[in-house]
Amino acid sequence: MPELPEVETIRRDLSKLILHKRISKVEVRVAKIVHPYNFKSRIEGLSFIKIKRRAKLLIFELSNKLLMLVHLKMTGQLIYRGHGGNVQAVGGHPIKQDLQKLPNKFSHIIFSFTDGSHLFFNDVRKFGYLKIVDADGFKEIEKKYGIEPFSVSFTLNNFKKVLARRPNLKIKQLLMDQSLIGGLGNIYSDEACFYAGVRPLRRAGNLKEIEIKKLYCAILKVLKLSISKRGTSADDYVDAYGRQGDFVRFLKMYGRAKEKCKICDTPLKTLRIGGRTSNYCPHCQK
DNA sequence: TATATTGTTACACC
DNA sequence: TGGTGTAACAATAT
Repeated sequence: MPELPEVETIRRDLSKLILHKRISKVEVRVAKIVHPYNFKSRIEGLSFIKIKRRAKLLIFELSNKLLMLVHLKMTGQLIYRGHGGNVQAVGGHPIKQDLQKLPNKFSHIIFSFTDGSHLFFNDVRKFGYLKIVDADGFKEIEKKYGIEPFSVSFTLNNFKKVLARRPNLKIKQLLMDQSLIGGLGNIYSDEACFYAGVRPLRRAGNLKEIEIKKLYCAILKVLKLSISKRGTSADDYVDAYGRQGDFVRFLKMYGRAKEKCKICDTPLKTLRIGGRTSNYCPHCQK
């Protein structure tokens, strides 16, 4: 389940591998994943000149200035295979078996480059999408995204404003709401709450000044740390080189239901917030 | 076969 | 009207 650090890792890896290579062929095996209907003919013959990221969305800039947006959702992955046939880059949800065999039954979109290399979009669930838009179309889509954590607008003051805007929302839900802050999902919202010592079900409006500040720092810290470890491989994510991210070893909360707090040994509490499983330490988090 | 999974959206309610 | 909460949805593994 790629969130900001995983998507950023994929972006960095692919930026080293696919830019300026001519796309000789696009094979669309599952039509519903791409938009618009003539996706294939819009892309063939072009190349990617830059890859950007907004929240969990990848933005591939094409040589004719159109943009190809890629959202991996839960289980999408982008795998780059060099012309020798070796898997060079993966990003997203790994499929343990058949990883080396490409395309496999989850390979829904396949880009071929003129140098004989390939980029595979695989998705077990088929929730992800690839979409071509122009600059205006992207503006429309971008409207619904909140503050980008690594942008200049993510200041403590602006973070406070977001909380003030939705005082009744449970803090974890606020963190996960892409229209308020972009890029955090279930994993990093749990982790940020733990680092800040704040229980995930606290109401945004009830956080003390110091807690808001701690949470603000926690968000940046946990994201930066995870990016430096190439993301989290909880069950299912591998990085752009087919390796698991290392951050999973640093997880304090996510996926640790029924285990004990790494700091104080207190058994963690598990609950559902906004339909998502959440863990917190009743001793360390107030 | 029932359930869990996540980002996103639709919709009911006050 | 808008804030809020819940459910539905995509498709599959287990």
